Amino acid sequence: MFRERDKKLLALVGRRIRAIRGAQKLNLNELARLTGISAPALSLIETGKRDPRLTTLARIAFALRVPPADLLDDGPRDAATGGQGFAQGQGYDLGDYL
Amino acid sequence: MFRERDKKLLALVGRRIRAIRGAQKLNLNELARLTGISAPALSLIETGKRDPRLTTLARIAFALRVPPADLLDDGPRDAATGGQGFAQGQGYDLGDYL
DNA sequence: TCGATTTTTATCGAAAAAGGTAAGATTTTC
DNA sequence: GAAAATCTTACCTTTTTCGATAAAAATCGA
Repeated sequence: MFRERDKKLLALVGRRIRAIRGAQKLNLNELARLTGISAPALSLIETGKRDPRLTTLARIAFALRVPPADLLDDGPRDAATGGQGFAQGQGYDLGDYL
Repeated sequence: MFRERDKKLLALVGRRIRAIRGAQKLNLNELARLTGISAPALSLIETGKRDPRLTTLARIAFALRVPPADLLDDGPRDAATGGQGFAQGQGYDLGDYL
């Protein structure tokens, strides 16, 4: 179904999404409501079983208030934030997407 | 077909891909061969007319030797590189994808 | 352990991605 | 300006996403 490298990437992105969602204490239904993506679809994406479209990824990032690139990023952009490389604090610059 | 915000994002990513491809002096057929994605499909993606899957994006990034996140990044990750936020120099750390 | 919440899996229909191919349209080169 | 190279668009087929829904499984709390 997926090539090996693709599987790794999808699993990585899925884990990243789930981690961010968890940090914000959202369940799948809440994220589904925020994104317009169904909870089953989100589940498939978070578990690396689905290959989402770019705009689907962007809608998730937007709902989570994280730059889309952060969902793909392997290394943390800002080394000072620790964790999985995202800050739960204030203020990403989402201006270009709003 | 696409929502307004999606159109902007797709156009942005497409321009970014085309800029990187141009900087490496690759034509669509060459990138098609490198990625396994057909030249017409690449053309649609670069012109913002198609909503690529995550693994499609990743294959393009891989062929261009750029981290996938760089294709989505609005702001340059390293402010010192100028240009469109990518360095044509040596050595991204692609270890996690190789 | 029981019940509730949450997540996963399955199925269906519609829309869209993607490869192939071929035909136009641009752009570039001579 | 003609020829060549490059890019775009169109059509067709196959595969896959995605929403909706429902049902099964897992997780959590009392």
